[in-house]
Amino acid sequence: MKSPNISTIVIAAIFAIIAFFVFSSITATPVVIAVFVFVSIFVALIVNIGSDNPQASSPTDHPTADIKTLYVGNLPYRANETTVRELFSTYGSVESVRLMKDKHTGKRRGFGFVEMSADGIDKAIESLNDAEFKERTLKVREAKERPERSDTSE
DNA sequence: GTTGAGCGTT
Repeated sequence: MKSPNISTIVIAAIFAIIAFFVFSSITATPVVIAVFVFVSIFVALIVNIGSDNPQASSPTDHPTADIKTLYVGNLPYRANETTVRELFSTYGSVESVRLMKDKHTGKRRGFGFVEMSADGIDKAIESLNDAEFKERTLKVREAKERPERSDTSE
């Protein structure tokens, strides 16, 4: 675990001082004061953990630093997501590949979207755009803004 | 099982 911050000690000290003044006007028993200080430290720890949770959720060293979406058109109908993924994996880390199909017939529409690292986007476009894939000229471009995913649950 | 410009849904 992590060591308690200065705020924890400060809060504990404040609680201890308040406890000292409060119990001094009534009955200053060392045991009672010790128990109160212990409780104060416990509360301070909880407060410290509560304020440390949102701070710990900031992964900057994750491989999923910057992901961009690529539009891939003129895809052959026999192409699978795995093939496209391997094709784009040559120029960067492919996160996900989505081959769009028709919602009515379920047939492939011949285009898809590839999500990969932004550092490989440029190289992928420069290399895979107008490239021959399965005897088809691929059209790789940066995907446009997608419409906000409207919650269909409500 | 077919077709061929294009920008998409869990």
